[in-house]
Amino acid sequence: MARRSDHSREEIREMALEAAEKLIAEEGSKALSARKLASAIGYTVGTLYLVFENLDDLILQVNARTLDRLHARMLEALAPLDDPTERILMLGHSYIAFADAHPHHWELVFEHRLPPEKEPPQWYKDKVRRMFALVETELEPLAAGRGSKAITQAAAALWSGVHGICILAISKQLDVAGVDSVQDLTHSLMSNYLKGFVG
Amino acid sequence: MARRSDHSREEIREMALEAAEKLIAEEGSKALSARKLASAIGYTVGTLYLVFENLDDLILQVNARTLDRLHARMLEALAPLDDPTERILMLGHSYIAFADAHPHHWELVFEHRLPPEKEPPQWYKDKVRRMFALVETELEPLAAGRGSKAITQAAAALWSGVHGICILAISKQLDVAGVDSVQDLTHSLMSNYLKGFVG
DNA sequence: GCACAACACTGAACGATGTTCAATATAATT
DNA sequence: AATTATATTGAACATCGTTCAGTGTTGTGC
Repeated sequence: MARRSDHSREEIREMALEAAEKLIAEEGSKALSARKLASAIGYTVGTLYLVFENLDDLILQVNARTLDRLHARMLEALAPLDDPTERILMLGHSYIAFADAHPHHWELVFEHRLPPEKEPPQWYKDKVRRMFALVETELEPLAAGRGSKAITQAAAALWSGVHGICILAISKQLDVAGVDSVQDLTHSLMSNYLKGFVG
Repeated sequence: MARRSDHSREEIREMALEAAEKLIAEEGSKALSARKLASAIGYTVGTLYLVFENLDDLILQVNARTLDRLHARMLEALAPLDDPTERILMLGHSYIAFADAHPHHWELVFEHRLPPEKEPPQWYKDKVRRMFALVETELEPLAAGRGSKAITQAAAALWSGVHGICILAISKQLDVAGVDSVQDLTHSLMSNYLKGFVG
């Protein structure tokens, strides 16, 4: 064997990420393995390690793409809305809808742990930060006169809260709690918090 | 080798669970392996499989004990308080404090996934349900006249929200968001939600 | 005190995992 | 055509969860 330049490094990288996403979407993150992934793109394990540092690195790239997609989806959902309250509620709803549509991908974003003491790279942290920033921006019109500290905290509280609902919903623990509609629950959390926050 | 009745099955079970808890607390759940665990209690792998169905089963037992400890801790924290608002805020605070004190154990409760389509046993679901129930009970005095449906939903929203903070805090993503105090954030989430909910 | 049955326990074996790297086959260059 | 450079391989290693035929220990009945 040993073909040469059938695909550039970039092409292989893209093929691998797409194959990984397909595997994860269809069978969950536990089904992802180096050999399976390699054979899915018609290469062998060794080649994967030319393109990615290791599987942790590959998963980080997959998660980055998931975060990008959610971010894009949220901006899209925001576009047609004007009312500040509607806009911020929409952030929560589109988050939940996204996680519901891609549960395995979303699980992976929060299940995946780097080896201890090894921090995610800055570019990845920025993608996470961007989510909180989105909420902060939408919160501003509703928090007239509040300091930026208060807005940061409120955004973190809202985002964390919606995130918690998300996690529990994916792992089916909200059924146990007697919740019938996850979207209603999200609405309850956000609107009541905002009522309290805005005053 | 092949000792007989040095320890009863129950004793071995207890030893294994304690050793597992020690390993998890000190090195995180990734450090847990059947061989390591077996040698920690002076037995071999085979013996573990006499006492537990498999590692998933063992982890479920560990998680059950973690849930029990948190539940007990919450009841303890509640005991000296009378004011309904104080009591419910305390639930959130003691939850966060517990997760902060035992991050690896708490991570495991939410990272661990059974094989797809395999549900956790009823006794385990009950332990989860009990947490929500605790919040519902404390919510009742604050929700005079509200239907049990509304209380259930509010409890789920509060618990999910605090849980979300918990998860993000453990995975260090709240630092990224510019949050300085997790306990303050929890207080913000709960008190603002309650302000909105109670009216 | 002895044989035997019942049981506790072992550890080699299996297939899978992530990761490495000497060997090899192909392309580019001379 | 010969040589160099490099893209790709796949066998090898340590480790994983899990199984189960075999071995050693104990309690029972004679």
